[in-house]
Amino acid sequence: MMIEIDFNSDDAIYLQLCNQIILGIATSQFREGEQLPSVRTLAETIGINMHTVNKAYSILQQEGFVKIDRRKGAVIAVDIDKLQALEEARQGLEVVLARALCKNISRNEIHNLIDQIYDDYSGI
Amino acid sequence: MMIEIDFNSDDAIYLQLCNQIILGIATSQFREGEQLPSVRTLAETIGINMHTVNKAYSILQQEGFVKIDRRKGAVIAVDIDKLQALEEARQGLEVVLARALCKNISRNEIHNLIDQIYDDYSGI
DNA sequence: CTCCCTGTTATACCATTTATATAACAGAGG
DNA sequence: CCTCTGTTATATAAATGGTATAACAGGGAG
Repeated sequence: MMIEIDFNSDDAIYLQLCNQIILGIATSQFREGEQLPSVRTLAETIGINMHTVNKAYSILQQEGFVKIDRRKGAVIAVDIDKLQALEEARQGLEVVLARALCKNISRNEIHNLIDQIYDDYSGI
Repeated sequence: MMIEIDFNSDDAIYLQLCNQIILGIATSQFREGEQLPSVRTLAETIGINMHTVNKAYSILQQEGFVKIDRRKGAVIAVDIDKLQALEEARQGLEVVLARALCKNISRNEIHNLIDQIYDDYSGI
């Protein structure tokens, strides 16, 4: 999978890395059990520091998207805690929807966006 | 409207301020034309620095939620740029949905969350 | 006109975060 | 034994977040 970093983005590099890898999992470009590149090789290919990659991997581990094995490196392993995931989704949606509602975006327009994105991620 | 800041949050104070005020607009606790507290008085009541409030107000102005008048202060004035708002909503949703999809949250569960939040904001 | 309110601007300072740069360590595999 | 893995430890530089003062300019109210 191609990981692209926008060095002019407001978001920190390690955050972009996390989001890209999570997106990769969501779109099945990364599959359960698959190994991610080692911190050193990914840092090399992207052109950033090893510790920046390491920070991203550590966060992904803490959030339950990968497991880190000292010999194999980071391996995709999604830990499903549905209650917590639902709560986090709710909090994320609340922020987005407050802005949307202010800007007169209707409930239906949001539902349509959801369907578009889900279709896109599921690759229909 | 009651504005509450979590000083232990990971989010910066000025960001929490922005989100709370946007939430206030979405839930009609702040109405078009209404004046926000002056940077000094809001800073005083919350117990933070004036510049932190000023930063939040400036961002809200830039994002089209308030207009700032030198004599009246910050006034709720939502600028509706629907195309841009839709694009921003999409980007926000993409991040949330990628995480949700990884955690096996179904499309329907997301739609239900949307309805709950919209009902909540609309005060049904 | 004078006082007071408004946002604005400038400066300085400090703590934290972000990112980089080296280096060394320990475990496991070929 | 060598090499790969993540881990840990420092050190440094830059940017960000927050605070602290101070002064300025415009407008309203007395």
